[in-house]
Amino acid sequence: MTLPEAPRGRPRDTRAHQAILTATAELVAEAGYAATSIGAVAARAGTGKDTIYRRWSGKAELVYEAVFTETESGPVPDTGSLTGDLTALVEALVQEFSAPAAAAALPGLLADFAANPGLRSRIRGHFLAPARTRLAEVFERAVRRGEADSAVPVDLVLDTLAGAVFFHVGLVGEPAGPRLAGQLAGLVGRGIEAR
Amino acid sequence: MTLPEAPRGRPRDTRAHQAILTATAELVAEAGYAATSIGAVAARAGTGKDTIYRRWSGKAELVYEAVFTETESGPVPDTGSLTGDLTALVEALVQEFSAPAAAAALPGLLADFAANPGLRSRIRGHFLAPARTRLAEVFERAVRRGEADSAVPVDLVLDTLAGAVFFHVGLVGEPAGPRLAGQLAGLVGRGIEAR
DNA sequence: ATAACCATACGGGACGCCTCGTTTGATTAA
DNA sequence: TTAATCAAACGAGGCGTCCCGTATGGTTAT
Repeated sequence: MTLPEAPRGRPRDTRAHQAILTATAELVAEAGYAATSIGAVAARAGTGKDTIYRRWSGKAELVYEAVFTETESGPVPDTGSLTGDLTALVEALVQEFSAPAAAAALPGLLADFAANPGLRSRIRGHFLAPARTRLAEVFERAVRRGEADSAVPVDLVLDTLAGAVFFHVGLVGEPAGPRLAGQLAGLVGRGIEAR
Repeated sequence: MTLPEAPRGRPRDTRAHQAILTATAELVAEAGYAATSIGAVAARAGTGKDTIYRRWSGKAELVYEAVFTETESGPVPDTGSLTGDLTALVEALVQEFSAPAAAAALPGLLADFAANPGLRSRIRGHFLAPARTRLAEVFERAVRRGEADSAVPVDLVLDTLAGAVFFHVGLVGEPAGPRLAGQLAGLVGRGIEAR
Protein backbone atom coordinates (compact mmCIF):
# COMPACT_ATOMS: atom_id res chain seq x y z
CA MET A 1 0.00 0.00 0.00
CA THR A 2 2.82 2.33 0.73
CA LEU A 3 3.99 2.79 -2.86
CA PRO A 4 7.35 4.34 -1.97
CA GLU A 5 7.20 6.14 -5.31
CA ALA A 6 10.82 5.47 -6.05
CA PRO A 7 12.30 8.75 -7.28
CA ARG A 8 14.23 8.44 -10.49
CA GLY A 9 16.96 10.65 -11.81
CA ARG A 10 19.17 12.99 -9.89
CA PRO A 11 17.85 13.79 -6.43
CA ARG A 12 17.36 17.40 -5.49
CA ASP A 13 20.23 19.12 -3.79
CA THR A 14 19.50 19.65 -0.11
CA ARG A 15 22.16 22.32 0.18
CA ALA A 16 20.62 24.35 -2.64
CA HIS A 17 17.26 24.01 -0.96
CA GLN A 18 18.56 25.36 2.31
CA ALA A 19 20.63 28.07 0.65
CA ILE A 20 17.50 29.36 -1.08
CA LEU A 21 15.50 29.48 2.14
CA THR A 22 18.32 31.23 3.98
CA ALA A 23 18.87 33.75 1.21
CA THR A 24 15.14 34.46 1.12
CA ALA A 25 14.86 35.12 4.82
CA GLU A 26 17.92 37.37 4.76
CA LEU A 27 16.76 39.33 1.75
CA VAL A 28 13.31 39.86 3.17
CA ALA A 29 14.71 41.04 6.47
CA GLU A 30 17.15 43.40 4.78
CA ALA A 31 15.25 44.77 1.81
CA GLY A 32 11.61 44.02 2.56
CA TYR A 33 9.08 41.84 0.84
CA ALA A 34 8.43 43.95 -2.22
CA ALA A 35 12.11 44.38 -3.01
CA THR A 36 12.74 40.65 -2.72
CA SER A 37 12.65 39.19 -6.21
CA ILE A 38 13.12 35.61 -7.26
CA GLY A 39 16.09 36.66 -9.35
CA ALA A 40 17.74 38.32 -6.39
CA VAL A 41 17.16 35.27 -4.22
CA ALA A 42 18.67 33.02 -6.87
CA ALA A 43 21.71 35.26 -7.23
CA ARG A 44 22.27 35.37 -3.49
CA ALA A 45 21.77 31.65 -3.04
CA GLY A 46 24.06 30.90 -5.98
CA THR A 47 21.39 28.96 -7.86
CA GLY A 48 19.41 29.36 -11.04
CA LYS A 49 15.85 30.62 -10.97
CA ASP A 50 14.64 27.28 -12.25
CA THR A 51 15.93 25.62 -9.13
CA ILE A 52 13.58 27.86 -7.18
CA TYR A 53 10.57 27.51 -9.44
CA ARG A 54 11.00 23.75 -9.39
CA ARG A 55 10.26 23.82 -5.65
CA TRP A 56 7.95 26.73 -5.07
CA SER A 57 5.25 28.19 -7.24
CA GLY A 58 6.12 31.80 -6.56
CA LYS A 59 7.37 34.42 -4.16
CA ALA A 60 4.53 34.11 -1.68
CA GLU A 61 5.01 30.41 -1.10
CA LEU A 62 8.77 30.71 -0.94
CA VAL A 63 8.77 33.56 1.56
CA TYR A 64 6.11 31.94 3.66
CA GLU A 65 8.13 28.76 4.01
CA ALA A 66 11.38 30.62 4.56
CA VAL A 67 9.99 32.84 7.28
CA PHE A 68 7.39 30.78 9.10
CA THR A 69 8.37 27.16 8.72
CA GLU A 70 10.92 27.08 11.47
CA THR A 71 8.26 28.05 13.93
CA GLU A 72 8.56 25.87 16.98
CA SER A 73 5.21 26.01 18.65
CA GLY A 74 6.09 24.16 21.84
CA PRO A 75 3.46 22.64 24.09
CA VAL A 76 0.14 24.32 24.72
CA PRO A 77 0.58 26.47 27.82
CA ASP A 78 -1.18 25.26 30.95
CA THR A 79 -0.53 27.73 33.73
CA GLY A 80 -3.74 27.03 35.57
CA SER A 81 -5.45 30.31 34.78
CA LEU A 82 -7.07 31.69 31.68
CA THR A 83 -5.08 34.89 31.84
CA GLY A 84 -1.83 33.04 32.26
CA ASP A 85 -2.46 30.69 29.37
CA LEU A 86 -3.63 33.50 27.15
CA THR A 87 -0.61 35.61 27.98
CA ALA A 88 1.72 32.78 27.05
CA LEU A 89 -0.11 32.23 23.79
CA VAL A 90 -0.05 35.89 22.86
CA GLU A 91 3.58 36.24 23.84
CA ALA A 92 4.47 33.46 21.43
CA LEU A 93 2.40 35.15 18.75
CA VAL A 94 4.08 38.50 19.32
CA GLN A 95 7.51 36.92 19.26
CA GLU A 96 6.76 35.11 16.01
CA PHE A 97 5.36 38.19 14.29
CA SER A 98 8.13 40.44 15.57
CA ALA A 99 11.08 38.51 14.20
CA PRO A 100 12.81 40.77 11.67
CA ALA A 101 12.07 38.66 8.64
CA ALA A 102 8.52 37.99 9.74
CA ALA A 103 7.69 41.61 10.45
CA ALA A 104 9.13 42.63 7.11
CA ALA A 105 7.31 39.91 5.23
CA LEU A 106 3.88 39.88 6.85
CA PRO A 107 2.06 42.76 5.18
CA GLY A 108 3.14 41.85 1.67
CA LEU A 109 2.60 38.19 2.31
CA LEU A 110 -0.90 38.79 3.59
CA ALA A 111 -1.70 40.90 0.55
CA ASP A 112 -0.60 38.12 -1.80
CA PHE A 113 -2.56 35.58 0.16
CA ALA A 114 -5.67 37.74 0.15
CA ALA A 115 -5.41 38.19 -3.60
CA ASN A 116 -5.15 34.47 -4.30
CA PRO A 117 -7.98 32.21 -3.11
CA GLY A 118 -5.82 29.10 -3.37
CA LEU A 119 -3.07 30.50 -1.23
CA ARG A 120 -5.62 31.92 1.17
CA SER A 121 -7.10 28.56 2.00
CA ARG A 122 -3.63 27.11 2.40
CA ILE A 123 -2.56 29.69 4.92
CA ARG A 124 -5.70 29.09 6.91
CA GLY A 125 -4.81 25.42 7.03
CA HIS A 126 -1.11 25.66 7.69
CA PHE A 127 -0.85 28.73 9.84
CA LEU A 128 -4.16 29.63 11.40
CA ALA A 129 -5.51 26.15 12.02
CA PRO A 130 -2.77 25.10 14.49
CA ALA A 131 -3.13 28.41 16.31
CA ARG A 132 -6.86 27.86 16.49
CA THR A 133 -6.38 24.38 17.90
CA ARG A 134 -4.06 25.66 20.60
CA LEU A 135 -6.36 28.50 21.48
CA ALA A 136 -9.37 26.19 21.55
CA GLU A 137 -7.62 23.91 24.03
CA VAL A 138 -6.78 26.79 26.35
CA PHE A 139 -10.31 28.10 25.98
CA GLU A 140 -12.02 24.79 26.71
CA ARG A 141 -9.93 24.25 29.80
CA ALA A 142 -10.99 27.66 31.01
CA VAL A 143 -14.62 26.86 30.31
CA ARG A 144 -14.36 23.67 32.34
CA ARG A 145 -12.85 25.65 35.20
CA GLY A 146 -15.76 28.05 34.96
CA GLU A 147 -13.47 30.91 33.99
CA ALA A 148 -14.55 31.48 30.42
CA ASP A 149 -17.90 32.04 28.75
CA SER A 150 -18.51 29.14 26.40
CA ALA A 151 -20.74 31.32 24.23
CA VAL A 152 -17.78 33.28 22.85
CA PRO A 153 -16.76 31.99 19.40
CA VAL A 154 -13.16 30.83 19.29
CA ASP A 155 -12.70 32.12 15.76
CA LEU A 156 -13.58 35.61 16.88
CA VAL A 157 -10.97 35.45 19.61
CA LEU A 158 -8.39 34.18 17.16
CA ASP A 159 -9.11 36.93 14.63
CA THR A 160 -8.94 39.46 17.42
CA LEU A 161 -5.61 38.34 18.81
CA ALA A 162 -3.88 37.78 15.48
CA GLY A 163 -5.37 40.92 13.98
CA ALA A 164 -4.35 43.10 16.87
CA VAL A 165 -0.77 41.87 16.86
CA PHE A 166 -0.47 42.10 13.09
CA PHE A 167 -2.03 45.53 12.97
CA HIS A 168 0.29 46.79 15.66
CA VAL A 169 3.46 45.32 14.22
CA GLY A 170 2.53 46.11 10.64
CA LEU A 171 1.43 49.69 11.08
CA VAL A 172 3.52 50.90 13.95
CA GLY A 173 6.59 49.42 12.38
CA GLU A 174 8.45 49.14 15.62
CA PRO A 175 9.09 45.89 17.42
CA ALA A 176 6.16 45.33 19.69
CA GLY A 177 6.81 46.63 23.18
CA PRO A 178 7.20 44.13 25.97
CA ARG A 179 3.91 45.12 27.52
CA LEU A 180 1.82 44.47 24.41
CA ALA A 181 1.30 40.75 24.98
CA GLY A 182 0.26 41.16 28.59
CA GLN A 183 -2.08 44.04 27.90
CA LEU A 184 -3.71 42.34 24.94
CA ALA A 185 -4.10 39.05 26.77
CA GLY A 186 -5.60 40.95 29.71
CA LEU A 187 -8.06 42.80 27.52
CA VAL A 188 -9.25 39.74 25.63
CA GLY A 189 -9.10 37.55 28.72
CA ARG A 190 -11.47 39.82 30.61
CA GLY A 191 -13.62 39.92 27.49
CA ILE A 192 -14.27 36.20 27.49
CA GLU A 193 -14.62 35.73 31.23
CA ALA A 194 -17.69 33.97 32.51
CA ARG A 195 -19.95 36.24 34.54
CA MET B 1 -1.56 86.24 4.96
CA THR B 2 -3.76 84.10 2.80
CA LEU B 3 -1.73 84.43 -0.39
CA PRO B 4 -4.51 83.38 -2.76
CA GLU B 5 -1.86 81.77 -4.89
CA ALA B 6 -3.38 82.97 -8.14
CA PRO B 7 -3.35 79.99 -10.50
CA ARG B 8 -1.65 80.65 -13.79
CA GLY B 9 -2.09 78.76 -16.99
CA ARG B 10 -4.74 76.17 -17.76
CA PRO B 11 -6.54 74.95 -14.65
CA ARG B 12 -6.81 71.27 -13.95
CA ASP B 13 -9.83 69.50 -15.28
CA THR B 14 -12.21 68.63 -12.44
CA ARG B 15 -13.99 66.04 -14.55
CA ALA B 16 -10.74 64.23 -15.27
CA HIS B 17 -9.98 64.24 -11.55
CA GLN B 18 -13.30 62.67 -10.68
CA ALA B 19 -13.17 60.24 -13.58
CA ILE B 20 -9.82 58.97 -12.35
CA LEU B 21 -11.09 58.42 -8.81
CA THR B 22 -14.19 56.65 -10.06
CA ALA B 23 -12.26 54.46 -12.46
CA THR B 24 -9.83 53.55 -9.70
CA ALA B 25 -12.53 52.50 -7.27
CA GLU B 26 -14.27 50.43 -9.93
CA LEU B 27 -11.09 48.74 -11.10
CA VAL B 28 -10.04 47.86 -7.58
CA ALA B 29 -13.44 46.41 -6.80
CA GLU B 30 -13.51 44.38 -10.00
CA ALA B 31 -9.94 43.21 -10.47
CA GLY B 32 -8.30 43.68 -7.09
CA TYR B 33 -5.49 45.89 -5.93
CA ALA B 34 -2.58 44.07 -7.51
CA ALA B 35 -4.23 43.95 -10.92
CA THR B 36 -5.04 47.65 -10.81
CA SER B 37 -2.33 49.49 -12.71
CA ILE B 38 -1.98 53.19 -13.35
CA GLY B 39 -2.14 52.48 -17.06
CA ALA B 40 -5.41 50.64 -16.71
CA VAL B 41 -6.89 53.42 -14.61
CA ALA B 42 -5.86 55.99 -17.20
CA ALA B 43 -7.38 53.97 -20.02
CA ARG B 44 -10.65 53.51 -18.16
CA ALA B 45 -10.84 57.15 -17.11
CA GLY B 46 -10.01 58.31 -20.61
CA THR B 47 -6.95 60.27 -19.52
CA GLY B 48 -3.23 60.02 -19.98
CA LYS B 49 -1.04 58.57 -17.24
CA ASP B 50 0.55 61.96 -17.00
CA THR B 51 -2.70 63.42 -15.72
CA ILE B 52 -2.69 60.90 -12.89
CA TYR B 53 0.93 61.27 -11.88
CA ARG B 54 0.49 65.03 -11.75
CA ARG B 55 -2.04 64.57 -8.95
CA TRP B 56 -0.92 61.47 -7.05
CA SER B 57 2.52 60.12 -6.38
CA GLY B 58 1.63 56.51 -7.05
CA LYS B 59 -0.88 53.72 -6.84
CA ALA B 60 -1.08 53.59 -3.07
CA GLU B 61 -2.03 57.23 -2.66
CA LEU B 62 -4.47 57.13 -5.54
CA VAL B 63 -6.28 54.03 -4.35
CA TYR B 64 -6.36 55.26 -0.79
CA GLU B 65 -8.04 58.49 -1.80
CA ALA B 66 -10.41 56.77 -4.22
CA VAL B 67 -11.54 54.18 -1.73
CA PHE B 68 -11.47 55.86 1.66
CA THR B 69 -11.96 59.56 1.08
CA GLU B 70 -15.70 59.47 0.71
CA THR B 71 -15.96 58.02 4.18
CA GLU B 72 -18.71 59.85 6.00
CA SER B 73 -18.00 59.33 9.65
CA GLY B 74 -21.19 60.81 11.10
CA PRO B 75 -21.43 61.97 14.70
CA VAL B 76 -19.79 60.05 17.50
CA PRO B 77 -22.39 57.60 18.79
CA ASP B 78 -23.85 58.33 22.20
CA THR B 79 -26.29 55.59 23.09
CA GLY B 80 -25.82 55.93 26.82
CA SER B 81 -23.98 52.66 27.31
CA LEU B 82 -20.44 51.53 26.55
CA THR B 83 -21.62 48.45 24.71
CA GLY B 84 -24.05 50.45 22.62
CA ASP B 85 -21.50 53.07 21.64
CA LEU B 86 -18.87 50.46 20.90
CA THR B 87 -21.25 48.44 18.78
CA ALA B 88 -22.12 51.49 16.72
CA LEU B 89 -18.45 52.29 16.26
CA VAL B 90 -17.55 48.77 15.21
CA GLU B 91 -20.53 48.54 12.91
CA ALA B 92 -19.31 51.62 11.08
CA LEU B 93 -15.84 50.12 10.90
CA VAL B 94 -17.13 46.85 9.54
CA GLN B 95 -19.26 48.62 6.99
CA GLU B 96 -16.35 50.72 5.87
CA PHE B 97 -13.96 47.78 5.54
CA SER B 98 -16.54 45.57 3.88
CA ALA B 99 -17.39 47.84 0.97
CA PRO B 100 -16.34 45.97 -2.19
CA ALA B 101 -13.61 48.38 -3.19
CA ALA B 102 -12.31 48.70 0.36
CA ALA B 103 -12.18 44.98 1.02
CA ALA B 104 -10.37 44.42 -2.25
CA ALA B 105 -7.92 47.23 -1.65
CA LEU B 106 -7.09 46.87 2.01
CA PRO B 107 -4.48 44.10 2.10
CA GLY B 108 -2.46 45.45 -0.79
CA LEU B 109 -2.81 48.99 0.44
CA LEU B 110 -1.63 48.06 3.89
CA ALA B 111 1.36 46.26 2.43
CA ASP B 112 2.38 49.33 0.44
CA PHE B 113 1.92 51.53 3.46
CA ALA B 114 3.96 49.21 5.65
CA ALA B 115 6.78 49.19 3.12
CA ASN B 116 6.97 52.96 2.94
CA PRO B 117 7.63 54.91 6.14
CA GLY B 118 6.33 58.15 4.67
CA LEU B 119 3.04 56.66 3.63
CA ARG B 120 2.81 54.82 6.93
CA SER B 121 2.87 57.97 8.99
CA ARG B 122 0.33 59.58 6.69
CA ILE B 123 -2.16 56.78 7.06
CA ARG B 124 -1.83 56.97 10.80
CA GLY B 125 -2.69 60.66 10.62
CA HIS B 126 -5.46 60.57 8.07
CA PHE B 127 -7.14 57.30 8.79
CA LEU B 128 -6.33 56.04 12.25
CA ALA B 129 -6.20 59.35 14.08
CA PRO B 130 -9.87 60.26 13.52
CA ALA B 131 -10.91 56.76 14.53
CA ARG B 132 -8.80 57.09 17.64
CA THR B 133 -10.41 60.40 18.51
CA ARG B 134 -13.88 58.97 18.17
CA LEU B 135 -13.01 55.91 20.19
CA ALA B 136 -11.36 58.03 22.86
CA GLU B 137 -14.49 60.10 23.26
CA VAL B 138 -16.69 57.04 23.67
CA PHE B 139 -14.18 55.57 26.05
CA GLU B 140 -13.87 58.66 28.23
CA ARG B 141 -17.62 58.97 28.50
CA ALA B 142 -17.76 55.39 29.69
CA VAL B 143 -15.01 56.05 32.22
CA ARG B 144 -16.95 59.00 33.60
CA ARG B 145 -20.03 56.80 33.91
CA GLY B 146 -17.91 54.28 35.77
CA GLU B 147 -18.39 51.67 33.08
CA ALA B 148 -14.87 51.46 31.69
CA ASP B 149 -11.48 50.91 33.26
CA SER B 150 -9.41 54.01 32.67
CA ALA B 151 -6.21 51.98 32.86
CA VAL B 152 -6.83 50.38 29.48
CA PRO B 153 -4.80 52.10 26.74
CA VAL B 154 -6.98 53.46 23.97
CA ASP B 155 -4.40 52.62 21.32
CA LEU B 156 -4.54 48.98 22.29
CA VAL B 157 -8.30 48.96 21.90
CA LEU B 158 -8.01 50.67 18.54
CA ASP B 159 -5.43 48.19 17.26
CA THR B 160 -7.59 45.35 18.51
CA LEU B 161 -10.79 46.51 16.86
CA ALA B 162 -9.25 47.54 13.56
CA GLY B 163 -6.96 44.51 13.46
CA ALA B 164 -9.75 42.08 14.14
CA VAL B 165 -12.02 43.50 11.47
CA PHE B 166 -9.21 43.72 8.94
CA PHE B 167 -7.96 40.24 9.68
CA HIS B 168 -11.44 38.81 9.35
CA VAL B 169 -12.35 40.62 6.16
CA GLY B 170 -8.92 40.22 4.62
CA LEU B 171 -8.35 36.57 5.33
CA VAL B 172 -11.81 35.12 5.31
CA GLY B 173 -12.55 36.95 2.11
CA GLU B 174 -16.26 36.94 2.65
CA PRO B 175 -18.30 39.97 3.59
CA ALA B 176 -18.33 40.11 7.34
CA GLY B 177 -21.41 38.46 8.76
CA PRO B 178 -23.99 40.66 10.43
CA ARG B 179 -23.13 39.31 13.86
CA LEU B 180 -19.44 40.19 13.69
CA ALA B 181 -19.78 43.78 14.87
CA GLY B 182 -21.96 42.91 17.83
CA GLN B 183 -19.81 40.00 18.91
CA LEU B 184 -16.58 41.94 18.60
CA ALA B 185 -17.98 44.96 20.40
CA GLY B 186 -19.25 42.67 23.14
CA LEU B 187 -15.91 40.94 23.54
CA VAL B 188 -13.89 44.12 23.70
CA GLY B 189 -16.54 45.95 25.68
CA ARG B 190 -16.42 43.34 28.43
CA GLY B 191 -12.66 43.48 28.22
CA ILE B 192 -12.46 47.12 29.16
CA GLU B 193 -15.23 47.14 31.75
CA ALA B 194 -14.46 48.57 35.15
CA ARG B 195 -14.55 45.97 37.87
C1' DA C 1 31.90 -5.64 -9.40
C1' DT C 2 31.92 -2.87 -13.21
C1' DA C 3 30.12 -0.16 -16.76
C1' DA C 4 26.44 1.71 -19.68
C1' DC C 5 22.25 3.99 -19.47
C1' DC C 6 18.58 7.06 -18.15
C1' DA C 7 15.90 10.45 -15.81
C1' DT C 8 16.25 14.34 -13.46
C1' DA C 9 18.61 18.30 -11.17
C1' DC C 10 22.03 21.77 -11.60
C1' DG C 11 23.92 26.84 -12.79
C1' DG C 12 23.59 30.12 -16.29
C1' DG C 13 21.62 32.84 -19.58
C1' DA C 14 18.16 34.57 -22.79
C1' DC C 15 13.52 35.25 -23.85
C1' DG C 16 8.68 37.77 -24.24
C1' DC C 17 5.53 40.10 -21.55
C1' DC C 18 4.13 43.23 -18.27
C1' DT C 19 4.11 47.54 -15.15
C1' DC C 20 6.30 51.32 -13.48
C1' DG C 21 7.33 56.23 -13.44
C1' DT C 22 9.38 59.64 -16.61
C1' DT C 23 9.80 62.27 -20.71
C1' DT C 24 8.62 64.35 -25.09
C1' DG C 25 5.54 66.52 -28.35
C1' DA C 26 1.54 68.58 -30.18
C1' DT C 27 -2.78 70.60 -28.68
C1' DT C 28 -6.08 73.16 -25.84
C1' DA C 29 -7.98 76.19 -22.42
C1' DA C 30 -7.78 80.22 -19.41
C1' DT D 1 1.76 83.35 -22.16
C1' DT D 2 1.30 79.74 -19.17
C1' DA D 3 0.23 75.36 -17.79
C1' DA D 4 -2.72 71.32 -18.25
C1' DT D 5 -4.32 67.91 -21.58
C1' DC D 6 -3.87 63.35 -24.37
C1' DA D 7 -0.92 60.27 -26.69
C1' DA D 8 3.11 57.81 -27.40
C1' DA D 9 7.47 56.14 -26.36
C1' DC D 10 11.18 55.31 -23.21
C1' DG D 11 14.53 52.62 -19.88
C1' DA D 12 14.50 49.86 -15.97
C1' DG D 13 13.19 45.95 -13.68
C1' DG D 14 10.43 41.73 -12.29
C1' DC D 15 8.09 37.60 -13.75
C1' DG D 16 7.82 32.97 -15.28
C1' DT D 17 9.44 29.92 -19.14
C1' DC D 18 12.66 27.76 -21.91
C1' DC D 19 17.04 25.92 -23.44
C1' DC D 20 21.81 24.88 -22.84
C1' DG D 21 25.65 21.98 -21.41
C1' DT D 22 26.85 19.56 -17.30
C1' DA D 23 26.45 16.86 -12.90
C1' DT D 24 24.57 13.08 -10.21
C1' DG D 25 22.33 9.32 -8.53
C1' DG D 26 19.61 4.88 -9.32
C1' DT D 27 18.84 0.94 -12.51
C1' DT D 28 20.14 -2.47 -15.56
C1' DA D 29 23.14 -5.43 -18.15
C1' DT D 30 27.28 -7.63 -18.33
